[in-house]
Amino acid sequence: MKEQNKPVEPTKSELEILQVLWRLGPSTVREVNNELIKVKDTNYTTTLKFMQLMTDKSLLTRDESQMKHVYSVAEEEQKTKSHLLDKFVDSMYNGSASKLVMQLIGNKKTSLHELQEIKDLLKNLED
Amino acid sequence: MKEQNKPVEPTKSELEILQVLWRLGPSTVREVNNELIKVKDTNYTTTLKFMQLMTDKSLLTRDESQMKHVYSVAEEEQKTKSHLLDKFVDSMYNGSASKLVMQLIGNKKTSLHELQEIKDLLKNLED
DNA sequence: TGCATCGTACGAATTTTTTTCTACCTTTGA
DNA sequence: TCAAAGGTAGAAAAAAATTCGTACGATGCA
Repeated sequence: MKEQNKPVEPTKSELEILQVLWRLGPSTVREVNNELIKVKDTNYTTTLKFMQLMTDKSLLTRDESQMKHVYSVAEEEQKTKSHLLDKFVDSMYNGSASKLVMQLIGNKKTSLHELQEIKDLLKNLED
Repeated sequence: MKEQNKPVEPTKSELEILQVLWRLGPSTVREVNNELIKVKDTNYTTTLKFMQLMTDKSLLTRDESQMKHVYSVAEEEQKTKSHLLDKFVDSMYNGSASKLVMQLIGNKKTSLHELQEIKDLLKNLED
């Protein structure tokens, strides 16, 4: 029985690329690289290589029907994020989501405005 | 002007060791390794090497006055965690803590019990 | 005393991740 | 038609992270 479906963990750089694709939707390497360039200095072929590797790992899929291949994420954004969040909660907060929220609340970086939103969120949840 | 205080990012393996130290408090390599062995197969010298590297990077400090060196975390647990959480929120949720909480709520893995705790937490915050 | 045990240090090998170089193909337009 | 621009692929280098082997000093105890 093969384990094809165990989620592949993206590395740091791969995650950056995923994030761009989440933002832009299906894109060419050039488009992704143009975004990356805005925040770090990177190189077209490096980005290309990553996207090829990610395709091998099934993090991405691609449409090769055109010369400019178009890459898409293989798994929906929410699914991937929720998996990564899960892992984070597990490893950092021993699986306790409320501990994480506690930390968030204590965190200077979390603004009052954010806190209010979180409260509203939970208020709505009462229904 | 030197930048000694920019927080060093622990790698995955280093994080595992930090977690053990957070749990046990100051410990010898042997003690840490005994914990690690419970969850993954690892090797005394590997753990030793990591803890030495982490000491070089100032993630840990150590007391060498005894033959069995005793290692401690260099920065308090909450400070480190809050920094890592921050980075996570930034990179995954574009800095929006409430988006993260939304995800948590939608997440199957987050139990009802956890949700209740989160709500209580925020209720207490009203004061 | 002498051997087994447990500790550290150091060096290096291995593996994984990241980056770059180069070859070659396709498209475009002068 | 041919050169320039822009695309992919593959090999390989470089850098970072992980793992292990071995030497050697301390300690404990028969």
